[in-house]
Amino acid sequence: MAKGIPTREEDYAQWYIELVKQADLAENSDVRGCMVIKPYGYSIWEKMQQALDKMFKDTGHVNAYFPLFVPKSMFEAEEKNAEGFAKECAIVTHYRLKNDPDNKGKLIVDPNAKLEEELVVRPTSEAIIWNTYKKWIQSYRDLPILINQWANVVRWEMRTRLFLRTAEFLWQEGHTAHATKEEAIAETEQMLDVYAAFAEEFMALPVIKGRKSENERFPGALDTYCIEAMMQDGKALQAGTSHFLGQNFANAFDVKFTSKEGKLEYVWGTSWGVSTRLIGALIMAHSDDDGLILPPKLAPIHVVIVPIFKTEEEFNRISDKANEIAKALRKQGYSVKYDNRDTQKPGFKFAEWELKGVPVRIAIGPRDLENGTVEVARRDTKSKQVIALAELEQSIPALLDDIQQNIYNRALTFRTNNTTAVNTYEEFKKVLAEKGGFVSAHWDGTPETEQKIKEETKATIRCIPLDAKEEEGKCIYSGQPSKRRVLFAQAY
RNA sequence: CGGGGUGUAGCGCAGUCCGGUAGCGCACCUGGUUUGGGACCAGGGGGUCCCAGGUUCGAAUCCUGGUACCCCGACCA
Repeated sequence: MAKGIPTREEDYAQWYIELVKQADLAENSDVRGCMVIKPYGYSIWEKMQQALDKMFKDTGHVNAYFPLFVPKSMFEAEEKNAEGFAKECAIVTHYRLKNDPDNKGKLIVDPNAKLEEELVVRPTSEAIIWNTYKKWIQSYRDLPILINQWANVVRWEMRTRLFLRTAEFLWQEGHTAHATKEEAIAETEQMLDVYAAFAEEFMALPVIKGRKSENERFPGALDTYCIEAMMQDGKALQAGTSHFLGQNFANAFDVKFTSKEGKLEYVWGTSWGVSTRLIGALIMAHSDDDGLILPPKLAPIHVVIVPIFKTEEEFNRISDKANEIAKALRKQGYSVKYDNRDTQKPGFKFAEWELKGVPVRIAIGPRDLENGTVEVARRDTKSKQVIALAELEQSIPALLDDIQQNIYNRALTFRTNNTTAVNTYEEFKKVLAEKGGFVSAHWDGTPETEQKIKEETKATIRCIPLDAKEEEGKCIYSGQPSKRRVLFAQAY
């Protein structure tokens, strides 16, 4: 067990917080609710960005940047959206400070510098972007617009948790405009698929694709699609959303185009996003009581090499070998760290790199030099084997692939074992209380029923799975007829 | 927004009840011995005790006010 970190069994929430700090991913800043993302944590975000950005580009999107500030009148144009975010907005009301006449060396807000109109610090960018799209779109020839933005947003959350919910967070938000409803829906679904593929292939995180119920829908959207993942405590985490906005924002911002047929029509829209919250998901889905377990495809360091030596002469010989190995692996495209610090002992380094979730560790000592071998340890299973130097260039890629696959399988098995289908409300409550996880059940489709169930069990409808098969059933709460099962869970 | 907690060395904390030279562990620095799973010994450096005011000969400690952050809930990506 890692020093200073409770086990998941003892205190899952605390385990998570401590792990984030001890693994050097992030820390709380002195600004309420805002975190400092440290280099190691940020490099995971960079890996995510690289992979996602490529997927966005491959599906025809381009990047752009829109202002951080949104004038209040612009923000409130789409009423539902504005109302949905109103209670968590930071507002800029002044543009200047001045010396405090009563308190030397201190500053006060200059009352003469009050803004004519308040600026909302964006909690999301639909308003400013649709306000801009209005100027860009006249004809069907201007469509579609397929733009993504990498940005920070601010949501003044009551309670924050590192990565999972912070007052300011980093994300990407795609905002697209289309000539037809069908095309916009296809885009919404395409991006959901992109997110699901990213989660599964890169994060090794199995997800359920589905639609949100009315209660959980994005304010201003006609339909919200999402991917839902299960954490190791059985709680659900929304890992990405893709919204079909219909013509709501086009209406609000008067964005019209002339169709091929010469008719004036409102533009159809979508928006979709994932955030640094994914780092939280990554941690909570895979890691163990010894620290992080990172999927090789997102690990900032794939392989760490730890030398074991007594004398300087030994150290030099081992370093030669280690550098040789590092060079060869780098040539294959891997990120390799040779931990040549002579200030820490091997045991310390082993524990530290395990804490940081480096997928593969290679140890080289005098024994190995003699035998032409190295010791290779994998982080996911903590197993070790001695491998001949000559085989290393073949076995490391295979090992990394295997780790990626193994942690995916592990997460999938966990989810499968913690997903329960129930047919009565009694069973439903029992499963939630005793086992947790996802509960698949029939629901009558009304917000009232969902609300009641939430009040009584804290579980919400995470999604209506896209692949839910049609079956006749009765709502576990109201007994009304239902055509398919939906997924309930307690959520982050 | 409700409840709870905490601000003392870089980090984690004790000391506060009962006022009297500011301490412990880790980390850091120096030297030595160590190095195949979180080393050991010796020596050393480091503090506006969250802020402001008050009581007192004397305040980390008592009183008043403020402030910041954290944790648990409700709300939310």
